[in-house]
Amino acid sequence: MLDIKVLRQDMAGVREKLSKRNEDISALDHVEELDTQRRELIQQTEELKSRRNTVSQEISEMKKEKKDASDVIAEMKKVSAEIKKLDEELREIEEKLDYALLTIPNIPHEDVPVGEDEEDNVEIRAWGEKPSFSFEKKAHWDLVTELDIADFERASKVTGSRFVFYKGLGARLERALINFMMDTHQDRHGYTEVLPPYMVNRDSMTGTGQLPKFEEDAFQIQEEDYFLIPTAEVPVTNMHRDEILTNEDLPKAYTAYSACFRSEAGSAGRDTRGLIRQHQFNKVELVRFTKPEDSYAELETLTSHAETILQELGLPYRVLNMCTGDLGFTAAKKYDIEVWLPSYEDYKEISSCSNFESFQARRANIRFKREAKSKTEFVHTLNGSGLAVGRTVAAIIENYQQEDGSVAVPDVLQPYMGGRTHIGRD
RNA sequence: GGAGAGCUGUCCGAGUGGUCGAAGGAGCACGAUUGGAAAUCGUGUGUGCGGUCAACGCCGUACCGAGGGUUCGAAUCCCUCGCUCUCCGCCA
Repeated sequence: MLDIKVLRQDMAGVREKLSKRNEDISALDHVEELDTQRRELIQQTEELKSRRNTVSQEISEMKKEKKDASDVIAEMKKVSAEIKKLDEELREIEEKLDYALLTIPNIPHEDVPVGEDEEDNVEIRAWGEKPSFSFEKKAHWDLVTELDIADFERASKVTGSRFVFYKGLGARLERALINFMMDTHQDRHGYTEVLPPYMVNRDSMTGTGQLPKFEEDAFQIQEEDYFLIPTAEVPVTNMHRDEILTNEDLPKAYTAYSACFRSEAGSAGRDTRGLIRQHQFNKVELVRFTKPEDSYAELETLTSHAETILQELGLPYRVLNMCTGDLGFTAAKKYDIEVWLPSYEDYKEISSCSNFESFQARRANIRFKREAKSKTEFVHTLNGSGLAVGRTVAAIIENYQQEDGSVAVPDVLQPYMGGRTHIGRD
């Protein structure tokens, strides 16, 4: 959510910046008028309330002195009715204004390259050697089926399409990766481990920006008005919703493993094979709460933490600075990390690291005070995948495949795999 | 799922219709005292919104779990919901 005061002061400037995004910003059109109406109504209603408070006091005095107050009471009755009417109007205006503000995307940071779509994202760096195979390489969906470490058919029988059973060393690999990632972030990168709820309420989804615009992307528990989390970002960021943190609290850094649930509405036909796009997948998430002046340095730090995992696993990747057209709704700046997938002969997103500045903090009302008597300020929030586990499995399977159909286990994972060096070799 | 109790400021806790943003205490901050500290004393100590100001600030308004209602006036009375605790049931 943007600051209404900024919109008041520089509507044209904000409109200019937002127009470079690939987002609907028509809500901007109504903001000025609604804001003006709102302030006029507030002044009217507060003036009446002030009067009512004064006169109510006088009525109290009169009653004590046994004077007749019926005339004044009758008059106040009208005033109260008027207040009620104006308050109702105000409530409607504020509802519209809030909705408009909640549907306006974040302002891109000045470092963000201007561009239309994913073609215009800018590669910042690339790491690692892409493997070359002296044999015919296979896609991970064929390898996992041949190795009998994942079962897509039975998952679609039991649930539906875009679900999977991991089996045997496949399940073990998934679990090993989760543990390796969590251990690394907690022990080496200084994050506090959190295991969050997998369902959240509507306020939480609104706080991080999934709602109100993207309700169709989420799975909903209708009876409770709960949502299955699309990422641990939602519960973890909302942990501090409606809180005022102290100077010493910041920065806060959490890492959380969770299953993630996405309806993938609008993605029909994309990545239909394999582990790349599932309705349920595992992810290790990094979340940071920082002071405004630190957030861009912390974005670099957070991104490097995600990169560490890929480097330790020996998976080639590149880092992209996402352009204005591909930034998404909530981010002010975003790096995507893409891992090399031999079957795609291309890089595929495996992590997305964003600085939201105060966009989420304003929605979720997460503030801090520099000193006891300082004014409250909004914190900056950041998050990134560290990493998407299913896609990491796919990348390992494909990049580490051997001529005999087995898959080598990266060195750092072997302790987590009971010392095994290969999947598919006895 | 059933029955009961509760939800007040950073914390504890008083307050059952008007003078209550809210007693009292603790904590915290600043000041006094001290060689220094403890103790003591004094002062201060929430948030949002609107207006005003160059600014410190000032004025108004709202907030006692959330939302509605009654009333000239609600922390206080009524209704709905949420959460916490206790007991019963069920359950991993």
